[in-house]
Amino acid sequence: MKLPPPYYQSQEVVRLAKDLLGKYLYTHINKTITGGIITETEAYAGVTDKASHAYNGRRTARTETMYQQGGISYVYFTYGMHHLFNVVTGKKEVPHAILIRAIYPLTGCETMLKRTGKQKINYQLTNGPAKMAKALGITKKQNGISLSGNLIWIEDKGVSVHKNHIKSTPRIGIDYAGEDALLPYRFILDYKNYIS
DNA sequence: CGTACGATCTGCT
DNA sequence: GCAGATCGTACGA
Repeated sequence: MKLPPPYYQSQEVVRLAKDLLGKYLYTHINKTITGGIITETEAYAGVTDKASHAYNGRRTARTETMYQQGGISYVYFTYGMHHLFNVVTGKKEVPHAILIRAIYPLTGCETMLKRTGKQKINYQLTNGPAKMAKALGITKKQNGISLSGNLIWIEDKGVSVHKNHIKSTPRIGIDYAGEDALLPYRFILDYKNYIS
């Protein structure tokens, strides 16, 4: 059920970003498991992608995580208050990553409500990358950890996603990326067809 | 050391 | 629709 390490080592980061739709993301933090079904992702395609933190081979303390072998988390802090969660993919030294932008909340919902201060359990609880990370309890403490362990992992529960239910659009909040801002690297699952 | 800005969210208009 | 929150990160002096 848990995605095996070789899954993450594929070099096809855009295909993987699409493939992660319909999988289940879980965190086990502070003795509680929280999670849900992945409904929105964005691919960041290595050193040639102007939208990526690793564009042009930029290698710093922050981006170092992306250069590791696929199958670990990349968590970073932005806008002075938000943590964003990524899945590192590809082989070592090739900085591919996939930003998980949204899940549909299913597991540990009471905990996620408490973490976010929200009242209702619905898609709005976890429908943005920073909201999702907050609900799942993800901070920089979870940067660089293995997705094959028992803290953060992704499961394939056999949900088959039909491509008619996947929408592609340009990525969000990357206007600085020039022509790469137009690439259709954002993938959205029409979750209503998959959640009972 | 100083400065500019961000893979966002919320609340108010 | 838009401004404000709020600070780590990157980079140049």
